[in-house]
Amino acid sequence: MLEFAEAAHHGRKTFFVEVILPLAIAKNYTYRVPFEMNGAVEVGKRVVVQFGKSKLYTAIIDKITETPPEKYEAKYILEVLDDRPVVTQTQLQFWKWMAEYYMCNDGEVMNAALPTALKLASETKITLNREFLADKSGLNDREFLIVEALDLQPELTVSDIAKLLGQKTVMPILKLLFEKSIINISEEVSERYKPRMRTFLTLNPVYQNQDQLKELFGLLEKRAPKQADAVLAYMKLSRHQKAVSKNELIEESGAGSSSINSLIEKEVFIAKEKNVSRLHIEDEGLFDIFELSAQQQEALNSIRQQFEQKDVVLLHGVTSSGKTQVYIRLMEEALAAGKQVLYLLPEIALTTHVIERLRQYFGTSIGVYHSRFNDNERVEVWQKVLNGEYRVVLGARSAVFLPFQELGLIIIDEEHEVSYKQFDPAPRYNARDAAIFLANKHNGKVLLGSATPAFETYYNARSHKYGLAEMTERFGGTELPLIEVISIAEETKKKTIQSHFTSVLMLDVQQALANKEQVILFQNRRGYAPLLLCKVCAYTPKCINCDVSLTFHKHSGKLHCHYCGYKEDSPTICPACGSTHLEYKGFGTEKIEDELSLLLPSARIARMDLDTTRSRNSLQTILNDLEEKKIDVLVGTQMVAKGLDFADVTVIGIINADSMLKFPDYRANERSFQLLAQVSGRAGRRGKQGKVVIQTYDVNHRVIKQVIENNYRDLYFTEMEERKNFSYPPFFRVINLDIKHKDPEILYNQAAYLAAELRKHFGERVIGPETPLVSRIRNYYIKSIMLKFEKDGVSVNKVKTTIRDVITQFQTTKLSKGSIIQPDVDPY
DNA sequence: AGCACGCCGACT
DNA sequence: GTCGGCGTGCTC
Repeated sequence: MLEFAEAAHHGRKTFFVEVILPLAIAKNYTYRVPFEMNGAVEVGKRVVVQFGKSKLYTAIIDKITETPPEKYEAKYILEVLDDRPVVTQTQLQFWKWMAEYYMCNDGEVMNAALPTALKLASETKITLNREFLADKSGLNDREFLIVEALDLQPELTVSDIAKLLGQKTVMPILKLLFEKSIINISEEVSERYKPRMRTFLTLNPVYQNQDQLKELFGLLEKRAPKQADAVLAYMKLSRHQKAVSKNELIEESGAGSSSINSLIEKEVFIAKEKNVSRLHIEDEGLFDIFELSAQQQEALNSIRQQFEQKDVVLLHGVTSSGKTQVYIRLMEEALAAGKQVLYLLPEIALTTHVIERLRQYFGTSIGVYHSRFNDNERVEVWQKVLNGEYRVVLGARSAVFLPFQELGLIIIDEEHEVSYKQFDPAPRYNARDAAIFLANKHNGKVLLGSATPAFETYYNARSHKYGLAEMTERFGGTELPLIEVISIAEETKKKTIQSHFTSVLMLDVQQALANKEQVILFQNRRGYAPLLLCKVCAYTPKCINCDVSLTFHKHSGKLHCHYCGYKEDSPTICPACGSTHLEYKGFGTEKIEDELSLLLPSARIARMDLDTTRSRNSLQTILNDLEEKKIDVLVGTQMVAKGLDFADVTVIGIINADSMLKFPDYRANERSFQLLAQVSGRAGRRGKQGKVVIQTYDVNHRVIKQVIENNYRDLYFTEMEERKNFSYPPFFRVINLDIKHKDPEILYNQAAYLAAELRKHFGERVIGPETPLVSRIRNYYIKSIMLKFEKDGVSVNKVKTTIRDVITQFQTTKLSKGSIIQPDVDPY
């Protein structure tokens, strides 16, 4: 109280700041601002605060108040790190929304958003006390070990010591050593971001006078020829560039660093330290003028028109219909209006190729942001976006966190890609959905682009929540691939099938090879055979952890579990009955590759699946070989569908579509469709029509029919319509605690799966969450209601609640098997 | 996230 | 007994 009186006396106010700490804690904390920092605090700036007993963290100021907290004494902030905010108000609102929407803490969002180099945290360092006179007697084993280690290495962290001792609890031991004055414990903070500094030189203006210059040369030539060279080199360089750096001069003149230093000492050169960018960008300035095709122009007009009423438009364009040019036009328009543009791509598509292509149009105003950038580079991009130097940002999902000033347009290419979703640490966000919110905050527009839109996106577009523009023809007149569906059953009956290849497929493959074209064979299973079966007793080896049948891998000769990675040797006699009649059932990519090489001995065949791409560069090697046509036939799993541009692939064979049509969950049709459509879309490039051969037992399957018609409409709508008429019950009982997951979207999927399973047993009485619009789940009604088990049977109760209520209750009240969840809302 | 505190099982 | 693991609660 005295302090307040004093403050009033001095006419100074006492401020408090609420800060976001980069930790997974539920609330934000209040710190007191020392008077001398009153002028420095501002929302969005970073401050250093002590949190807990000793740790220091970088926190972001979220609010400034004058009300002192009632229940505790606030600590002081220790330092204000920034001259101007590094996080904008809009970003803070965005963070709050994300924490709310994806059910995590502000601190977790901050962690994901801010480049690590902007977050400094202290680390506890252990050093040997100088006063300690190496008298190691009287130390116990562990203490001795620690002191020994500190003799070798002057500084250790707490976790180093935990590792050293092989135990988790080390604090008590360290404390004891500290009390005996043997060690020091200190907290160290270091700034991680270091701007790259270069020394730039200018010639002392005295030497603009020719006579003075001549005199200088005369002097130098005799006594210091290297220095004369340096001055000469400077004259040469400065003719073409404004600033000459010390490094350049060293290189150009052949003079050493010492010669140049003495020139600086003699004040011939004037040195200046300057901050230079790590992001080497050359303005290529190659304004590549292009004209839109009629179809592109039409799509562009339609998008523009729809943006007048709608904030989000889906551009549904078949593979290679030339969506990029449409994006570029829209981007140019947004830039012309003085706005910034964000162009999101899945990580895998962020290749130098794409980046170069866009740089041709947007030059140095384009920034790139993705996970391969190191910390310092990320900070530089961050700052350039903040100060408006970058007008266009090309980035992977984390680019939604950049500090945009005025975002006019967000383009989300390949909008259906699952890599837009972050799964592991929280925030478990989907960059596509987050971007839509972000654009809205900036009053900007969003264009979603895809050849195979996500279910929910397409639904939103068709129900007029989003606009919709379509491009159905390939750019440059290449026709869509011809799709042929072949009945495996029929060919088996006619005995025209060889191994797993129908005569139709074989003919197309041979034809392609004869034309020096390439082929992709798609088989949605890796390994050689997905199960081993004893013909006598029907025994099948199963994983000891997961209880799924083990897949045989020929290259290792072992049985593998595809869930947990467990391996065991493949038995030659049945472990159950001793019979030798063991048979491999089913087939995977390995077997396809094997048998094809027998049928086509001269073809160069490669395989692309998890097994062949596990090591670091192997994926790139395969892609390069394909590009350079060192591969004729590529056998692969769904990896081959991932937005990669293949050179001369004209034939795509889908070995067995049935395995793709039987995904075990309720999103089956969507996934099958997308996969089939994506794989098919790869056929035919460079002006040549491709062909897709789908081998199946189920030639009339509705998904296959949809793929042939390239038609999302009916499929999506029938799926949706089937899921509408449910009624709502008053409570439900948790019967399975497996419906528990940190990720709200996964939790929802599991609930749906569980409901579907229960429905098999209890029929219509189980009503499950079934809508596939997973991205909007939080506010959807869970129509599912678990069962109340009774001795004499089952009775079903109903509830109306949202997934959010369920998760909240999972998090707050500790639910156990049999607990009853009461919804907040009145169900009737 | 760290760190302290308290409970509980397995060792000298 | 006592040490260390582990669950729980708190940090402005």
